[in-house]
Amino acid sequence: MANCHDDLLARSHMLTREFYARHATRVARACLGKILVHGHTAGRIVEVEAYLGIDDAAAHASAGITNRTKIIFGDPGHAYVYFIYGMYECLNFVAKDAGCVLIRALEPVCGIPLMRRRRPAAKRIEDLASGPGKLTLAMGITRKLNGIDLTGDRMHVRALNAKERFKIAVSPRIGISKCADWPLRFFIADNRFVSR
DNA sequence: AGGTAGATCTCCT
DNA sequence: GGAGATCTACCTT
Repeated sequence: MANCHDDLLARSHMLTREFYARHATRVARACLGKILVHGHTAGRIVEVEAYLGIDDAAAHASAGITNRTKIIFGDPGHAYVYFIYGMYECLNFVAKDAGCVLIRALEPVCGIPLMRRRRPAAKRIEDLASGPGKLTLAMGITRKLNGIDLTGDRMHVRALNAKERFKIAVSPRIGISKCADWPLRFFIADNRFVSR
């Protein structure tokens, strides 16, 4: 194997627009096990949440079209990156009907030394990207990427050619107060890179 | 092991 | 003006 990225490119393919142009819940579940690639880092998606658009009071889209949320109302397959709590940024994929998929945790795949430099507080590899604010730091994802096309080469998601099997677990979403009982958090069962 | 406070910015009321 | 799709350090049990 020449290096991590060449190996990854050789055994996977980029997801296309059709992947994202579905209901957010479908996209969320389908994202598990896929590989997010940005710069010299890559990570396997192990935990996500679905946000369902204007009728989901916990979703930013429920505020309607504002300067912040306008990207959600655009074409599927774009990145929605927003700033939260004065310190952190969170990455979403835009799905159909103003739906969103929040990426909550990654299993580091490529560029792990670089991730460690960006996340000096993480002592264990499990802590490098096991949270929405952690993974954006580890992968160098900022609001500068808000609105970019995920079918381009700045940042994208890949599916492994070799299908793998795993069990998907479901729970309510984390850190929200409205619609707090909706079962829209999906994660790979028994995976040690899932948040808290 | 578990709870809490502080960091500190952007958006919408 | 206040809440917010969070994380870490620093307490107390």
